[in-house]
Amino acid sequence: MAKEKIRVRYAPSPTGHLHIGNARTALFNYLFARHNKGTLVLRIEDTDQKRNVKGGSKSQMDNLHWLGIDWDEGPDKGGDYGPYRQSDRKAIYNKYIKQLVAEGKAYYSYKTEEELEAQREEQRAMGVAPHYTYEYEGMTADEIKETQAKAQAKGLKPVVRIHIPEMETYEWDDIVKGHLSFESDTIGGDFVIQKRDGMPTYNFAVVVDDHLMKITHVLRGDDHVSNTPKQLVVYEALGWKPPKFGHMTLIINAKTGKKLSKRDESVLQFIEQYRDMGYLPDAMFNFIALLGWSPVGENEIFNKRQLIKQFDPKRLSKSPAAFDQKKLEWINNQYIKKTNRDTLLDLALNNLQEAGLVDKNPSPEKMEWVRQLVNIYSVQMSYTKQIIDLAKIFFEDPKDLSDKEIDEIRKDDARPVIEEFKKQIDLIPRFTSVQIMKAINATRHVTGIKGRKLFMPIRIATTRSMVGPGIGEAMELLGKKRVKTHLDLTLKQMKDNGL
RNA sequence: GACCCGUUGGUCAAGUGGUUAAGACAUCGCCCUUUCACGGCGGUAACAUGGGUUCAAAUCCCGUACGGGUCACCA
Repeated sequence: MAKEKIRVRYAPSPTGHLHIGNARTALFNYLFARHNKGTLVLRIEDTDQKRNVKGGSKSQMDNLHWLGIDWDEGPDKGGDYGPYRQSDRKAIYNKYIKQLVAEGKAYYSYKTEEELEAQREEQRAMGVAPHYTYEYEGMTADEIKETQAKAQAKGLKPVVRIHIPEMETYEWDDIVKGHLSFESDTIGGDFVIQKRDGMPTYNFAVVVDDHLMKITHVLRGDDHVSNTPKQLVVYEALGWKPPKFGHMTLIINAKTGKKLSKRDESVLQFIEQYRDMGYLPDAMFNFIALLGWSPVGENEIFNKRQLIKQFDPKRLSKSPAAFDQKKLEWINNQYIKKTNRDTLLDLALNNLQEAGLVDKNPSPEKMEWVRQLVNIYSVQMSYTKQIIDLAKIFFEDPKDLSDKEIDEIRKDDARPVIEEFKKQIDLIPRFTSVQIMKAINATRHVTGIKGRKLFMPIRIATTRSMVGPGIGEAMELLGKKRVKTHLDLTLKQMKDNGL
């Protein structure tokens, strides 16, 4: 049996920036295409003119590229099955709509939106599922024509609805959810395939496009499960063979357990936001791939090539994927530690400049200083923007000490260590990390205190924190003047508090 | 409300009839480092619930509870 060439698509609507959920859909389609040496099509679904956002599709494409996702056919690349923007395919849809009307499988409907809303309201009040009821019930062909002509004369513009066959079961074997089936009477009545403005509706356009673009597998979000039977109705009416469907579970907010909604502000949901904070594209790619999918082994850090190799849609999870911020931070940190220093420097410099902590055009000395700063913090940074917080001591007045830090310098040995160290730094020839370590060593000899009792008081008194990078490097970058200021301040506070 | 779907440690997440029920994050302990961090090693800790089916159930079936999705001239 000749194996059919796999063709998948990612079909966003250009309603704004790239959302994490959409990015995931794109990513899995990408992985699936590349794994099978198939084709990935990018199609812009912009049939709702009201919701289209200017620059929306460009922003989506930019962010996909940033993530490392590319496609083989699309509005920017062309291809044999274009156009790839639904608003450019109106004539194609119209042809099939006309055909269905001519065959009696679809018809003009003159019910207004107000009438329909009233009907739904009534149905809800009676406790029935809202649905459309056939407006020409019991009429002969002539009566229907007459009714339509009357409506037309009143200036009403029709929509086109497709007939849903009665007593039929629509079913398919879902790649992720297994066998699913829906009775035709649960679909909600004859649905609109062409809107009043002449544009096709989503459920119609996807079918036409997926068929004409020879899409073999449709991998999309769970929220499309109940659209699938509608689309199967269209496939049937047009006499086409549907592709294979796979519905991935939605991403939920681990904190609330709810679907990630764009209004939910407790989680950053747009790729661009992560990009701005200094997350690395490879790390994001890795993280998103783990959202609702799991690899076979124990490892969780994979580059794109490895993910392509391993991807298997059968391992897509049936239960919702929780967006775990902590895990993302951990993954990004893993990548930060491996990334080359220049990339990191660029990102962090940008973050620092945006925060107004570093000039737009730093001097070479300042650049070198920033480079060192990024270096010493790279092991603990989850994302580069974090450097603003981590390295606060370099830019701001020293913060108050926490209780834990106070406990640490409360010990009897702390004061002599700090005082001695203060003397020692005046004895070293240059204020470099190597010399500073020598000063610490000298402090040890003079006071006879070593280990934690030696380092902690010094660390706290100079950097005003218990955690941080190597103490020598940190002080070198801080500069002698600042270090002395911090020492004096700490000593004074100790005295004031009777420590 | 109707129709679909899900429920494994604090969190994420493997596991599809027989397992000592993986792994990751977090947490705790030890080691490394004359300090912290990083890293290494180890520990604590889980099958929502009630009934079946079976020699055997986290895995199959039914009910319950909880959670989610969808019910548009949005995609």
